[in-house]
Amino acid sequence: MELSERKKKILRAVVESYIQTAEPVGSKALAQLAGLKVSSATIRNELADLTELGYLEQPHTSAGRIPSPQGYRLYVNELMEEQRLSLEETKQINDALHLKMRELDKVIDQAGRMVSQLTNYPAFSLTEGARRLTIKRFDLILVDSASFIAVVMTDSSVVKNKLFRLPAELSEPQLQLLTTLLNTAFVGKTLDQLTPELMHVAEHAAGSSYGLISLVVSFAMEVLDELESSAVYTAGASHILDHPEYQDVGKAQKLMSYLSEDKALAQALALPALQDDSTKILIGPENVADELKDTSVVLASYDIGDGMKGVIGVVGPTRMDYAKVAAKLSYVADGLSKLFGQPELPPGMPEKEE
Amino acid sequence: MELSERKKKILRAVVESYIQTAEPVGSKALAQLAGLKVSSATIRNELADLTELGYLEQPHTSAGRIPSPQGYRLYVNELMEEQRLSLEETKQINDALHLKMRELDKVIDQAGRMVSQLTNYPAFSLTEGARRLTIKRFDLILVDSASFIAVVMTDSSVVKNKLFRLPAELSEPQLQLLTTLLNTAFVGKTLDQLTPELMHVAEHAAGSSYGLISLVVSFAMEVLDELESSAVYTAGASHILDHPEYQDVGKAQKLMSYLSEDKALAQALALPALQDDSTKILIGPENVADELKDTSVVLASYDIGDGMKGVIGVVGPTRMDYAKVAAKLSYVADGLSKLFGQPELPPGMPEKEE
DNA sequence: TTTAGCACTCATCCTTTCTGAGTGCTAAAG
DNA sequence: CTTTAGCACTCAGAAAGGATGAGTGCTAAA
Repeated sequence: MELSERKKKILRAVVESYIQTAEPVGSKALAQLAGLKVSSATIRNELADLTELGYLEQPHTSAGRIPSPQGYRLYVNELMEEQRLSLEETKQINDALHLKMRELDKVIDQAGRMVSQLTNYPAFSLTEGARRLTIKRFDLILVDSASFIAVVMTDSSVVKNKLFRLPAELSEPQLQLLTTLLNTAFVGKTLDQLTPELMHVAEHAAGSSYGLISLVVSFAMEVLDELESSAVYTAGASHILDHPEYQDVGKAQKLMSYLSEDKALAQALALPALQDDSTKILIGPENVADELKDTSVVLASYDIGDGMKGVIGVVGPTRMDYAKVAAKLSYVADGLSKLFGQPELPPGMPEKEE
Repeated sequence: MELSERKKKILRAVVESYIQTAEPVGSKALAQLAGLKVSSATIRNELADLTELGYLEQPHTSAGRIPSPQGYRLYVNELMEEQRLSLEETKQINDALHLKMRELDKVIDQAGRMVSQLTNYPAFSLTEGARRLTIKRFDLILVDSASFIAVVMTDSSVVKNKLFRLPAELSEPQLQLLTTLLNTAFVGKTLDQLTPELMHVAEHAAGSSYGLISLVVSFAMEVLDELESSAVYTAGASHILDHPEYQDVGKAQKLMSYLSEDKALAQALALPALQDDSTKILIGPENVADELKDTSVVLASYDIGDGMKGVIGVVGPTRMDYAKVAAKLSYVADGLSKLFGQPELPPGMPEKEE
């Protein structure tokens, strides 16, 4: 059954007032607030209906109404107005995103912090663990006769390096040989194809400097392993103390410690968000994780490039300013997607405002 | 004036009992606990003396005594017994430290998390911003005709790389030229010696591919800048909620938000710790920062190598288990120093238990 | 110097009372 | 049939009054 216009208007007023004040809303206050020219008695009747239908709840008999999860859901689906960010806000976000070196994990972490600061809720950001990666090429750079740099590049175009110091002398030709060997034997292999057997064979071919092969390949394996495992960053957990629903230290603590369990978070939250691209809102009991049953989560996903995705999200009480949070979050997520999609600046072209 | 043996014994008993229970300690309890064969009345007299002298405080007239900051100070300086870590604990620490790739920032971050988890207090770790660094060498690796990898190495032997994609074609000889140019013009220069003028000159010499010079040099500058700026990591802030002194949400919130101000933390804490190498304990009002006036901090410093240092520390209420925390912290700090001091494994020698 | 005894203090807990916001229901008005 | 005014009722939360008991300081005797 579709709700009457008036009921919707009232529901919306209840939700928005409660979001602001965190106090149950009474019929009298609504009579003024909702812009309806009816008396509080009429509103009381409507409120009774809405409660009956499950959109509102009463903390106790003589209190005003607060939205139920179902009420929030209707609000989010139909009643909420798209929030537009102020110029100042967009500028702030853009600045923060473009800052500094474009290292994946740092950017993601930074984005989470920013979102938390922007919304006053705890935030988290994570990257989906990449599927089977391989090494695309090896390079070895001789620094001096006792050290060299190994540079490996994956098929997802991530480049990592490591400096190796050695007790023994090492010549340029030796290093050349090793490089060729590495590039023949280990390129295009996934992590579990890099077997000890394979390494033995290559070590044999390497002659005297056989030990270096395993050294470099282990490094390559570490790189693959790290890239394939998903990372989770949380930020601003202390913000939950800002909100009156967490005045109870016990509650706050429970949520906080849940938030610091990276793995649980990733599991519970990555799944729903990675389904499609839009911003997802999970209200209270809609969350699968028990710890989040009276908590809401807003999620947005972004593209890291190369078909990979990440998720950025915000956690807060069900009484959350969904409109604002969703707007900010999707703006940041879009920003991230653009950032990772955008190729390196062409030479001679200094950075420019769009 | 030196305290009598008995007074010390009583003070110590008060401190240790209060650390455990967080409850003011009364004369009766002490009579049993302190292993003294005197009556509670005698103890009461002694307690009155200790209070007079400023080592103890009374929350209110009819309560037991709690240690004053001065009392904790005496305890820490003279009365506290060196705590030894259990084998299990040392093993846990060692395992956590040796895990994964040896990237400076990740290890430091990880160490902070571990300390927090180990002590149940919030922890932080930071690295002193390096002094004037320079680039020691540049290498450019051609990937394909439209992209190359820049590898830069600082005089502190940190190596960083970045992949550049270009719209224009690029040949091996061109890249060779660029490399030589970079290594002649920009090696050995500090960040502020890498002036625009210098870049103009080099760009001129580079001919057609002049844009690449500034691209790579900007990258190098980013690297230097990042290494020279100090980084702060905090972990386990939520642990403060475990302790009864922060049942008051307002208090907890204040401390938490202070802990998330990286810069303030770094300033307030790096200074005292970097003075010398021992473990430092700052009790309540001994802290310079106002926000920490009723909070204690335990600090230990470690060597990152190359003459640089970092600090790792723990924050908690003045009622803190100083003995345990100090022991764990200095063990971890030592572990970090060793970790960074230890050179790369020689080839052919697989990792081994010591 | 130590101890027993005793009156006194004061946070904490528990119960009781009071208050007021907000309700549901009824009956009259539109 | 819908809206409104009026009124009795409910109940959380604040305020106020005891009661409890741990712990003290002081005095006087051992």
